[in-house]
Amino acid sequence: MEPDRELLKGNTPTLVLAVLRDGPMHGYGIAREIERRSNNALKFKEGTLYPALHALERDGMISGVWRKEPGGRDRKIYNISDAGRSFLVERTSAWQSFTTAITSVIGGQDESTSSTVRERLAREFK
Amino acid sequence: MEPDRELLKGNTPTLVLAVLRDGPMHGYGIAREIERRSNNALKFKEGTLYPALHALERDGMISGVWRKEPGGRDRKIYNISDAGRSFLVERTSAWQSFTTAITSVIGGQDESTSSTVRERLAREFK
DNA sequence: CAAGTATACATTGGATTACGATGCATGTCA
DNA sequence: TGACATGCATCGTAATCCAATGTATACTTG
Repeated sequence: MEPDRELLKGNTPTLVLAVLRDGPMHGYGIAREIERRSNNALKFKEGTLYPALHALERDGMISGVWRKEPGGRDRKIYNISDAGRSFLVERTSAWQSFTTAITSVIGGQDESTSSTVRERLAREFK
Repeated sequence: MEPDRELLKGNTPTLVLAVLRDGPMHGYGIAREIERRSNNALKFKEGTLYPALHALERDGMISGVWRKEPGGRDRKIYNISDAGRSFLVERTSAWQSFTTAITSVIGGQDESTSSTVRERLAREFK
């Protein structure tokens, strides 16, 4: 019963694409940027990030190019593709309707609730 | 790459508790109520619902009582406990900060972005 | 200059979760 | 009588996140 980490599930590709939409970046930088934008609320671990990047590349959402940096470190710079852009749009709207749905449920019963059954049950268990 | 169903992960206990907060109910009814409140955006399958109910009962968040209905069907009516109520409050606030974080990341870079690295990378890949 | 920290890539195994499939039993309605 | 909805439940599969671990380089601090 520790759903905190579970909340993230399914959102990783969307977050990565959202960062890449604003410009090319390498894996480590993407993780940093997500943490920064979310005020450290969202922290990406390597075990989460790299599999996600590989899957996105495999599916043609992003494309990575190896770069030899002057210092000597090798970096893989990722670019978002057209498919990635439209996928991001689709994911963003899915996220929006999802949050709306959750909020409606958490918010409580609305005025249209047929509360007869509920009231009867509440009475019986009083 | 079909994260739709994954979005739900981690939210099931919260949704169940939110319904139960407004009154006792049996499993099937909880599923119906969640669908109704979310305008059918959220659909609960038995394979999701009953394990969640059992886990919540095991952890003392809810308590179930078997009822013999006049018709003959046996129902298990669930009540939320005090622990369940405070857990729900905690979960609700976690959900709120989580959506805020995701929205910030998806929304794009804010004005405080130090975009030097990004601009250099964008130039190099032009 | 040695040691620690940060950068940057990556893999593996475990744990959790949602869901489709399936089963059983009863009540209702045409 | 047969189809369908209600209502409980379990099992196996697939997906996902993350801690742990590994390699290697650069920078910083005592």
